[in-house]
Amino acid sequence: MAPSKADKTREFILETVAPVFNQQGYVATSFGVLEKATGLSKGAMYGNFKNKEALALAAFNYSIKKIMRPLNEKVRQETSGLAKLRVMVTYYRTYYEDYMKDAGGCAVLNVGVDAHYHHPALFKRTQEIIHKLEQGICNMIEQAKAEKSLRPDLDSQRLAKLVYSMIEGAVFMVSTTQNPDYLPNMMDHIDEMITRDWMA
Amino acid sequence: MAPSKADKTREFILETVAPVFNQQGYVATSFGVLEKATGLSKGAMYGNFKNKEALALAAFNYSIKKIMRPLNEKVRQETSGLAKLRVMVTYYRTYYEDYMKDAGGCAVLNVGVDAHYHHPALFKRTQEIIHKLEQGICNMIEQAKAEKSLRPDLDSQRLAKLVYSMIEGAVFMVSTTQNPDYLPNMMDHIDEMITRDWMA
DNA sequence: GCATAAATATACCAATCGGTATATTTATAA
DNA sequence: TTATAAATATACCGATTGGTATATTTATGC
Repeated sequence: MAPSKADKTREFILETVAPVFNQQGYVATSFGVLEKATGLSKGAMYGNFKNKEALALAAFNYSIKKIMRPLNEKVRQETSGLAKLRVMVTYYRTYYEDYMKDAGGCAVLNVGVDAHYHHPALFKRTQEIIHKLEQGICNMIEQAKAEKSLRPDLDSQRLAKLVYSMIEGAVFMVSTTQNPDYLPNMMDHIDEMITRDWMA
Repeated sequence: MAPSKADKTREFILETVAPVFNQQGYVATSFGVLEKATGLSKGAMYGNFKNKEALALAAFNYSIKKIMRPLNEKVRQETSGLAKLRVMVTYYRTYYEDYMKDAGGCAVLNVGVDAHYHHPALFKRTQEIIHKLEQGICNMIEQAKAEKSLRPDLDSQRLAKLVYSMIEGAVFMVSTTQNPDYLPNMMDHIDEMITRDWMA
């Protein structure tokens, strides 16, 4: 069936509102700023979402889809575990210009910090996303170990946690210092670490 | 001169209010929650601080002093650059239990994310703190290079940025996943990196 | 094109926001 | 103790908050 008017409005609201929530945070994003950002009335938004809480959650999921989809696509195009790892690192190398810039920063970082004491469901969802991304890295390492391209004694879980922490750390530094170099520098380090310490 | 009543109140307000701002963020921390937290009236707070903006800035500086002072002391007790580096890594190894827990998280991380679009002066102050911490690491590396304990060809600036990103990345992951292991794991990695890749 | 329903805008609610002016309490110095 | 000043509490301000009820507009099926 063709998308209804409301379906299109719902989509428009999400794409407009997601970067605002991402930048301003849940509490600071009032319906006033959302009305100004979308040009729509509060009534339109309440017609499409139950309340502010649900809208913020939907906006976060929208933001996450926008960064996870291209990453997953690029990873799935590779066959070997090592190649998947490398392509993920390459993805984050230009993460700022490609995704953060227009989205108002990294949703995982911003919402992870912001939602903690304000929106339990949103915070829990952030934890799920982090776990998913981390597990993805873990699986790549495991696959590469099975393919004998990485050393068999590596602690995949621990290294996945390490790598994802490094990525988010660089993301935070890019956000806060406004210096985009942190990401490519960190990705260089991860690439070197894989080559020098992980490879069989 | 003995501290006046207001001096003591000012100190009490800061120590009480700092973790609240740290947890809730600038916008979400209303005078209502501050009144409940301190048991003091709005009048008492406006008597000691110009406005909410100044109070939040003072509270951040209070939080920062609480984490910077012991770090600086420990570092200054060491004489060699390498020992200073090691003691800093040790400091962050138990950073969660020792500092984040009671302070409502890491002020650098939380305020760095929160103040970005809400409190320009506070955001700028966070940038200054980050620069100071990063430069501290850089100086340790430079000193260790001069003392011939680290390789002379190391890019101190770049590595300092890398290390501080790793620390904040682990801090974020501890905060968000509520799993304290990220910090000691990351510190293990940094220690290993120093030993295996940096030492002369 | 017309009737109906869906979608959006407007008007309003009590509660809370940051901030101020004033009243009251508490500390200080003689 | 008393007068005075310093410090804190209370009462209030207009503006804004999330949310709702209703009015108005817009799309849809005949």
